[in-house]
Amino acid sequence: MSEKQSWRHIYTLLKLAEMGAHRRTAKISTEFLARKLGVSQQSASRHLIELEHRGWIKRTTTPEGCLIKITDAGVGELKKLYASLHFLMETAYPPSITLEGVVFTGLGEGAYYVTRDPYRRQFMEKLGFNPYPGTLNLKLVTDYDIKTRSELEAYPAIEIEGFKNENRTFGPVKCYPAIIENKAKGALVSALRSHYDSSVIELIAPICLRKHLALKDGHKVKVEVLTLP
Amino acid sequence: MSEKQSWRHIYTLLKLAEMGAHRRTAKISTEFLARKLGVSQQSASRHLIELEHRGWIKRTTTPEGCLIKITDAGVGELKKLYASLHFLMETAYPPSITLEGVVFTGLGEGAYYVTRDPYRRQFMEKLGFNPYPGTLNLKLVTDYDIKTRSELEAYPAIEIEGFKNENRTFGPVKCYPAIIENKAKGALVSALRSHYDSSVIELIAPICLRKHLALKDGHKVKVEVLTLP
DNA sequence: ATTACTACTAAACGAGTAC
DNA sequence: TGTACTCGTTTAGTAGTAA
Repeated sequence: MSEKQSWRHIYTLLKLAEMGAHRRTAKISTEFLARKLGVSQQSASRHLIELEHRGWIKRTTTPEGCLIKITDAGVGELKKLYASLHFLMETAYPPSITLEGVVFTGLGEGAYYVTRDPYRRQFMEKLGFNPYPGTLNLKLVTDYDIKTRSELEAYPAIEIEGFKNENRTFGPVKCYPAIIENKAKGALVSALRSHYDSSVIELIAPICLRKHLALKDGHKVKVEVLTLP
Repeated sequence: MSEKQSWRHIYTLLKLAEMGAHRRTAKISTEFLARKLGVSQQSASRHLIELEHRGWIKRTTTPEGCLIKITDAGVGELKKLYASLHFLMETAYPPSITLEGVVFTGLGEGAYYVTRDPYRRQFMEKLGFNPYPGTLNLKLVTDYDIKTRSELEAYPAIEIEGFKNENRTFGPVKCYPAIIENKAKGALVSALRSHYDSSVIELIAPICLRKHLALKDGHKVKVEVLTLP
């Protein structure tokens, strides 16, 4: 699907399928196909030759027209396209949301909260990793990012339950799996506490993001937040 | 989808949708889009401009990238594509089968059978027209057409029930709605009687096909048989 | 960093036509 | 009728670069 120039060919394949060529050998003249494609007869002819070279159709030319059958490979291409459209159309939430923010040093409390055992166990169970003791704080700067971050609240999240010990209460936390700088897997954690406003996000990961991504205060960091289906 | 050059634009639209732009305003740089499309940054930029002119996206350019939202019209295009693929993938039978045969004059019995009232009433009820009293007979000549015609038997048909009067029994008949010469609506009727072998098809229509299509014996006629979902 | 213009190159297209 | 070749034209794509 990503091969060079393959899109025009997939379109032709789609039209051939609409004539039944994905199920049976269909007799289709290049002139007829050309009208369906909105191109000239010559181009239709060329397209068929190219499709055959790709192995997407089997073709026999007869004096009365072409006998054309889409191969399994060709049907596979249509199925790939169908699958990606199906995913887009039938999924209520977008596959990912990208946020961008600037690294800053927080109060250092992240480490304390993240390492509370009831939280930590749920992180391991529900996110699949044992978080590094500390959070990476990002300040969102553009209106777009702040708006997007607030929209994120409406999306389904992984819920980490609150708890209380002898001293105090620890509130519930929402997590969104995320990819940081297209490299590290981690999660955006929300409402861990309310020290920061909505223009700040906190990230956890199994590794120390600052160290592994060589981040310093003021660096711009891209976060791809994965929303759940 | 049939507009000139729109296919390339639909591909770009699909990639934008994969980045979530069909649900929310997404920040996408032309450079990033270009890599996803497999084209240059300049081309991606042009594609976005063209998509905006088509009214398929809403676009705001900022120094940090483009904010892109696919419009309802754009989503509509993706839905059209999805619908046609859905139909192809989830339907067991092809949308239509094309047969070609040569006109010949039969024994003239078609008129007798077609006008038997129990048949005629069912034609009107199930096909939606009152058949002209007579059938157009076509002789299939190529192996392809004969093979295709026999495959047709396996497809679901409109069933016309048989009946008997005081003299004799009239057997059940199978009908397939059809378009003759890309012009006239009618139906292919099968097993009306067994005088002819499988290399012959009989057509009925609300009009006299011979007259309206100016057909004479020996003329080649194209029939598009519509199969049922 | 970005976007997107201009000038140029490569690819797709279609008219004419051979078979 | 068909398909499909050559070849001149049109269109899409890229490089360089300004803003």
